[in-house]
Amino acid sequence: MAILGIRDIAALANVSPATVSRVFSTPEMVSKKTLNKVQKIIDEVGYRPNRMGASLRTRKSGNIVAIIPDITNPVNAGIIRAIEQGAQSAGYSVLLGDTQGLEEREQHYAGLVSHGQADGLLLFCSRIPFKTDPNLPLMEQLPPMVNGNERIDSDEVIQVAVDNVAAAKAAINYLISLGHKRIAAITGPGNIASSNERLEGYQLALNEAGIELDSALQLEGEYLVQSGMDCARQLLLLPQRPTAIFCFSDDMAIGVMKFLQKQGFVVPDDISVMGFDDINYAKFVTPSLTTVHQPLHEIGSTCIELLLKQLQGQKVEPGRRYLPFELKVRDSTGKAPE
Amino acid sequence: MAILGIRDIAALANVSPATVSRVFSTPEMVSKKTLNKVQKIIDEVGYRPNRMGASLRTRKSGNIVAIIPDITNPVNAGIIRAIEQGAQSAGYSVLLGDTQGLEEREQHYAGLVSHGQADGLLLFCSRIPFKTDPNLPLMEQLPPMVNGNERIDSDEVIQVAVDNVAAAKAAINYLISLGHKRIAAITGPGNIASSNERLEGYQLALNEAGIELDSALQLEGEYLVQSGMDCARQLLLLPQRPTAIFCFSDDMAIGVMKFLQKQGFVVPDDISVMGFDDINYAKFVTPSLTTVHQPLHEIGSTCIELLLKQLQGQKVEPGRRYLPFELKVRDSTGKAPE
DNA sequence: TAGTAAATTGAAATCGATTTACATGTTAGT
DNA sequence: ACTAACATGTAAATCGATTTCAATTTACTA
Repeated sequence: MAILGIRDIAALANVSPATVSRVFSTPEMVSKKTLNKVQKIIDEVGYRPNRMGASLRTRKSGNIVAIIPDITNPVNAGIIRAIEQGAQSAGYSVLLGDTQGLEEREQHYAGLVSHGQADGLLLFCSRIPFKTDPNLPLMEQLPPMVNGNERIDSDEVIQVAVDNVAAAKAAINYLISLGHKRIAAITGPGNIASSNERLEGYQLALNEAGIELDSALQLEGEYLVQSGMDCARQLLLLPQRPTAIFCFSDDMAIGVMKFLQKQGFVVPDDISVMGFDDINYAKFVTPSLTTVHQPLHEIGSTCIELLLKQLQGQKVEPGRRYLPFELKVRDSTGKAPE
Repeated sequence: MAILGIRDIAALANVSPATVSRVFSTPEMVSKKTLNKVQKIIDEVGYRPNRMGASLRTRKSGNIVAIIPDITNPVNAGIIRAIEQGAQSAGYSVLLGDTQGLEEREQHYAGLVSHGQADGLLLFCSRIPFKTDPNLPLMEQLPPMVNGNERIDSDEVIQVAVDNVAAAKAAINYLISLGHKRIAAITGPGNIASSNERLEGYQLALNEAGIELDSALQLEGEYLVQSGMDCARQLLLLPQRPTAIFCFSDDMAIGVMKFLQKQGFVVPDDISVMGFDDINYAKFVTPSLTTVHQPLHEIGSTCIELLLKQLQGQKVEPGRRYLPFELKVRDSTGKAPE
């Protein structure tokens, strides 16, 4: 563990600390001769500049913070992986802010930016974790930030996601095309934007097809497997059962299928089940799950790209960027029973 | 965005910067009167000390870095979540180092500690990412560090994991108790310690039961679903097929089951399948997966706890800590066919 | 070869906090 | 009333780099 500082290197190379610093940041300003001389010493002793010292002076930490509700959710994990890659190859490190959905923690991690511990923010929830003055333009009050996947209700924020309304609509249209008329929806938590958007798409599609909405067919879940099972139980108790169940997450769809199978129902012959996300396991459950594919890697890489742009001082237009979703038809959906 | 520094606060409160600093670090050294006065100003303007400035002086970044091969692996995600919680409640932030198994990236992230960007290291791979001098005691050359889940071959390192040998042995013993004699093993990558340990347990159990090892029944996978499918294909081509397949990860077991089912085999009637990890989805695939449970949360929390102890200057005994595994018998295993 | 422009280099200030060493003010004891 | 002991507060050094501005060297022109 060499504890040599820039002054030590400078002394060893018989130059000033300023020159050593320039060797790293602006080598073209240093003559070849001294460059070589200094470089040689640096390599010899394995010197790397201390980040804290540099950060203090440059006011750049080299970190970004990603605020996500739950890293064990495969959707988030897939996004984070892409973010990490993009950040790393641009020389940034990612601080992981797993919030468990708690506003308090969102604010804690957002605070890292204010404290100078991070330079920018990737936000995968529906709240802006800063106190803002509604009289001033939002953009001027926020640090470099990109909102991914979830939606914040403001077009002054840079957002990246699939078009949840259109995606849900496409899913329902597909089920309708199979002859389904009683289509249940298991939503996510009511305060989550992505869930509300998918609900909108669901209702829109049914309306356009002239199918009346039935509130008994709309159940609120929590995006988790267990709540899929719970909601499936409720749906089976209905006097008029649905012939298809559209779940706003794959996890819930997996729970629904498990419960239906336990009760002796055959998916999709008795009831069709459709998910949303296309997590890796969707292909491998039995029957394999029909679902809406979200381009996780692309969502992550677009988010980090837009954030890096801002950090490099480029202007990024606010507003939503839609990434393409894709219907993945597999074996959990089929023709409606007569 | 208030950009007030400690000097501004000091001026506003009519005290010196040192006093303001003490309000945060050693409030008991400040008289009640001034404490209140300063605290009031701090609350009013919402001042928080800049971390970079503090870190430079104290030589503590308040960050730890977690080096993991792949965050999209549910095993790692579960561990990381626990780590994040432990770190956060101790005032630390977690830098995510997803390495994709690349040594180069492991070293990059380990470097953050040397550069002062992180104070300690959580390592979930089998290599020490530092150049070390074999003549000197290892412990003195390493930063505060805990090795989790995987194994580094040195008892000078602090390690936390389940006893993979015993766990695999227990799994095989269970299969043997069901009457299986031709038990295949699908391992992880050959350079991964956990896989080798599980292989050892597998062989040990068979030996003790007087069952001869058959190298045709040992296939090397990559811990991924796809490699489970690939290996299953190979196993089915064997002149003498196994009656049970023990996979060293749940992902591979899921792949195996999927492939067997595609080929018309019934699990477990024709072939039993067993996994390792007990990821969340193990319960929900069909049939539900018999597997070895790893206490992910406890692994993560133990790792972070041991690291925090070190960071607080407490001495932590090197060596392995075993956490208890648990056999989860579900529906993918059954009596050996006659 | 002198004179000037351009390319290098260095000294010192700076980033924002912490902390040491010292100064001041207060209280208590004799 | 005087001094010792203690509580509290301050000035200034410090952490390790970057960067401004000035000084110096080099390169080139006339």
